Amino acid sequence: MSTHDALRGLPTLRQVAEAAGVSIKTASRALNDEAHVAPITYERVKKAAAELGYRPNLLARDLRSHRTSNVVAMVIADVSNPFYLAIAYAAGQVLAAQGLLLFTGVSDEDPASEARVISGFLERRVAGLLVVSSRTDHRHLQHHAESRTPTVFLDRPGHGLEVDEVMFDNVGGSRAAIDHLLAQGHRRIGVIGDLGSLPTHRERIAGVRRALAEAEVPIDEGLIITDAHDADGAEAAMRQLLTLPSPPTAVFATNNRMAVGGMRAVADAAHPPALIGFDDVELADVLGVSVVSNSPADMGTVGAEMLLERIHGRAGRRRRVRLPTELVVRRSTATPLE
Amino acid sequence: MSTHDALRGLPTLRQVAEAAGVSIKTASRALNDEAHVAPITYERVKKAAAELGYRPNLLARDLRSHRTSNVVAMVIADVSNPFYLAIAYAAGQVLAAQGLLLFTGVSDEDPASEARVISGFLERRVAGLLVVSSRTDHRHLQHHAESRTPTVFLDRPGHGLEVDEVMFDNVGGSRAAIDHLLAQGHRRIGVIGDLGSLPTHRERIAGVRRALAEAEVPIDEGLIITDAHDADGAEAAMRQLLTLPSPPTAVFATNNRMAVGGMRAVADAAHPPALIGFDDVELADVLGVSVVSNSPADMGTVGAEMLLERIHGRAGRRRRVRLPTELVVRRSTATPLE
DNA sequence: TTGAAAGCGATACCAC
DNA sequence: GTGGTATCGCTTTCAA
Repeated sequence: MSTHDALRGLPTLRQVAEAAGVSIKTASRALNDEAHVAPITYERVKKAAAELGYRPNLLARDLRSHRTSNVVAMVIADVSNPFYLAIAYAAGQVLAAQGLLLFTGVSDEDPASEARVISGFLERRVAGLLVVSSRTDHRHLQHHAESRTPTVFLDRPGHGLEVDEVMFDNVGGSRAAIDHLLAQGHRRIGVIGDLGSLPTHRERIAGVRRALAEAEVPIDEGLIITDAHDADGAEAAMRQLLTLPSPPTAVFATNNRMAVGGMRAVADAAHPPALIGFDDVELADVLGVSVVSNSPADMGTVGAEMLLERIHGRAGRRRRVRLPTELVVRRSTATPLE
Repeated sequence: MSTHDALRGLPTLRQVAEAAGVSIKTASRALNDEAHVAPITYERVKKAAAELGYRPNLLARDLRSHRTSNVVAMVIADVSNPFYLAIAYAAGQVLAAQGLLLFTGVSDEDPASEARVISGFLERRVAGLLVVSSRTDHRHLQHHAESRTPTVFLDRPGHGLEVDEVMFDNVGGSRAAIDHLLAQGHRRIGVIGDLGSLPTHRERIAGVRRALAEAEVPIDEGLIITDAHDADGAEAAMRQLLTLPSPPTAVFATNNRMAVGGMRAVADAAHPPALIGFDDVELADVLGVSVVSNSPADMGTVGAEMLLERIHGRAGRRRRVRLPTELVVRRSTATPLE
């Protein structure tokens, strides 16, 4: 990343060596705590380094060294969603325990931006990569031969790439939500969904359809709204559903953003529809809103562990892990439909 | 960051040059779109690079180049708090517009971890540094001469360092909150505060004391709880306040984590105290909770702009910016005390 | 235990 | 327009 150390005023290994009156190599050995350094020499070098305020230039080290870097990179699509940060946090904890640093970049759900961020990391030769992708095609990674860097995709699959993945049981979670609503007597069930292009969203919608089909409840396409995109969009979607001639008696929001928007829309409603979301939402407990709960922390932990194995040389085919979800029933869906 | 490109199977500039039948230098010129390259040569090099899947080794480039890196680093203390992510997001947008990448590291409110993360970035020679610090002493940065890298501290000051800072008007915001409660007739006002070591917290408490003093309302130290640390701690603190022989009629939560805990504690209360928080909280609108609102997005934007100026060579003394806050009154404090 | 020399992959300077 | 050569700061042989 930049400008000569000399220009920046930072001392180099050579200067430390000169100050200590030893060769560059000996200084290097001492500073890296390698064997075969006389105690006196060791002390002299350490002292000189401390006095000069020496900091190694990791660009030079990593360029030359065969050892693997101590940095793992993570690319996140959307930082406004606490869900992804919980993943990052957990992954960071696992990696830190192994002496690895986790650096994060944001793509803001923009494929071009994602490519830039990933390139920025790969071209700096990070040890591994965790990706929550906003792309539906990742062959560009393969073509650039970049995939030599161990990589794990989180929450969203790596299309066209032979890489490890960790995802939630989206279909199962959605089915649990819908089955619950059906059991409460609901038959007109609305759905507020995120971007139709998102694999998670598609799987969740598939779960909805399957649950309804198995219960032999006819599907009213007018009740399924997609591409709500964010909380504001979801709020509008909910209002739209409620003004229908025959509005739904229950609504399933396919992720936490959708749920937040839904809650806003029914905040002042005299007779709000039953509401259940996917993903946890902070304060959903206070508001008494049911959710299909999942553990982004587990996703981060499992993903980081899988990545570590690859970094440590694990070979073999790609692994695809599905993490379970859990139905959490609260006031918003606790009352059976009369 | 690591391992030879050759070992990784990545092609080097030399291989591209050979494939194109030109010298290394010419290949470099073409790939960097420099002037003085014959169109035919240019095409040949580009084609060779594409076929080989060439990716520049930025370690080597940045090591040699005098140009400044295109990476700015940000260190965040706590990723579980959406507040800091809003800062990061806004900063990233500003930097991206200038072609800079923002990479983020997390310290998890641990001083030692913060030092590791900052070193990891500085030793890779990032172009600039944005820091939300969890340390109360930053002289180690100065001693290590690392501070040659342009740096801006956000939300929390850089103690003992001559660096730019962007903070909120914590004192003013707190005073506005307390003045509002006083105007509503409250005299027994409780406070739920974060770690006493945090400068932001201290300023907010100072604002509380000043407002009470000016109104000549005696301060009951038993109503001021600090070190609640997180939402769970705040919840416990609120319960503690409510079980007091003479409980407060209003409570001020000094940040968003404290506010969330406070809301949880009074969720089922028949006669909850008036409640006002500092920082926005998602769904506070739905729950009707008043807040002292601020703009982490502005903080990120302003901080990034100040950093850019330093990166572009701005000299001069440190600047300390204070961003304003805004009182947002909702149901939780809308009813005057009888 | 220590050091001299080569080299990592790329850019800068200066000839041609 | 093009290419040779030195160099960036550090690690890695291999010899002393």
